[in-house]
Amino acid sequence: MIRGALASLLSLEPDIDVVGEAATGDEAVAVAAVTRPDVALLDIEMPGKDGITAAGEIRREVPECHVMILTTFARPGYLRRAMEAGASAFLVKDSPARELAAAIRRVLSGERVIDPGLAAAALSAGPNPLSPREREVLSAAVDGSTINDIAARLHLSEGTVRNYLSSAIQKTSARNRMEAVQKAQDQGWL
Amino acid sequence: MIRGALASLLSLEPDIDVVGEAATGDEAVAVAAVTRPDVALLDIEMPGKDGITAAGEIRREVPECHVMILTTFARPGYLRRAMEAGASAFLVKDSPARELAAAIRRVLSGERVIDPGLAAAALSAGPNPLSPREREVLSAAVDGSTINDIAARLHLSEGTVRNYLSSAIQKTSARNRMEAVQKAQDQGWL
DNA sequence: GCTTCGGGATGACATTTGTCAGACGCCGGG
DNA sequence: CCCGGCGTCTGACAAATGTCATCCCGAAGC
Repeated sequence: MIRGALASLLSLEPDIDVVGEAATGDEAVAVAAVTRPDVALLDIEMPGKDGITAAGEIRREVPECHVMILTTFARPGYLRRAMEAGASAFLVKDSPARELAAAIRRVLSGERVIDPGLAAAALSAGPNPLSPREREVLSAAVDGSTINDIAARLHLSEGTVRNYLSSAIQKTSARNRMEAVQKAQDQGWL
Repeated sequence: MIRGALASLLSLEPDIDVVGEAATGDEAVAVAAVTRPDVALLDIEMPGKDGITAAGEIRREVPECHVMILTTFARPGYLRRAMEAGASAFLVKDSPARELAAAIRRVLSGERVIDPGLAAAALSAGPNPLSPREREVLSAAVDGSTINDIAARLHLSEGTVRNYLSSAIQKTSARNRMEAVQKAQDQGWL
């Protein structure tokens, strides 16, 4: 519904044409490859492939296409990854709707559009401190699985899982698994 | 942004006037009390007061106003509570945007609009099995607080908190606190 | 009047976590 | 070539968590 509403609104702008819509990351890449638009506007949380991965693929397959990320969550790690994937803009859904069309025009003219406060947060927070394995294990813990479950799912020993979780807990300066998951998530580290 | 976009779209409909917007639950109640609209369209997750509570208050203060809930999450418990609060419609954000205006018209003509699948889920899931206190304790646990924190925050003994959590874990047929929180949340029980 | 149920508490117990200290192998940078 | 970091594992230990039985109280229902 949101996508549809935004598409309708953007269509009303005289200088903007909406050439396609997609519900998933993979679909977005496919549509972009065919329609070769000037701008792709992507959400991050999507079924299938996430928006940042999709952004990277679109940049590779359609280099002349500017990729913009529009997301609900202002997470530093998201911004960082989006930039690394070659995004031209990072917008948060709670800015006024008027700004969307304006941002698209600025991106088309070659500018990059990023919320200054969020940029500061991303820089001051530093890069993701979690090692790939720690990230993987912590991700496997988000649903409340027990250590044993995680060990089985990742083909690791229980002790190893405990160690990774322990170090993730310390790196996030959390007090237990649950807090670690929360903190990591809201930094955009997962 | 979403609210703004939907408002703009609805304004384009010849028979619909948008008479006010609000960012929080309390604000929504205040605006409704002043503008006395035919329809109030509310989200559930909002800063301040949640949309279901707001719905109840609007029904009491402006009885001729039909309240509609438009939310991201199709949680049975949400639907149930919305109905108990006197809502006339329960829409999920992933239905097409076209349907929104149609639903508003149907509500105005006295109909109730509810996704049939969700209604079935709500009925088959039965009512919230958690006692008020269990709900309270489980809610206090969502952020990963330790048992001691929760006990302090709620002025309870640690043992009592453990007991409530334990029974919440069993009622949700979860395997630990975290799973209980997740299951309860996605049933809309918190 | 008795029973049931929810709220609140205690104490005991088994399990699960979280922490630490090692150990080994691999790889990449000085 | 050696060191550090990462991945993996183990064993040991303390603390937190989950479960149970049992108790007390007050309110509601039969």
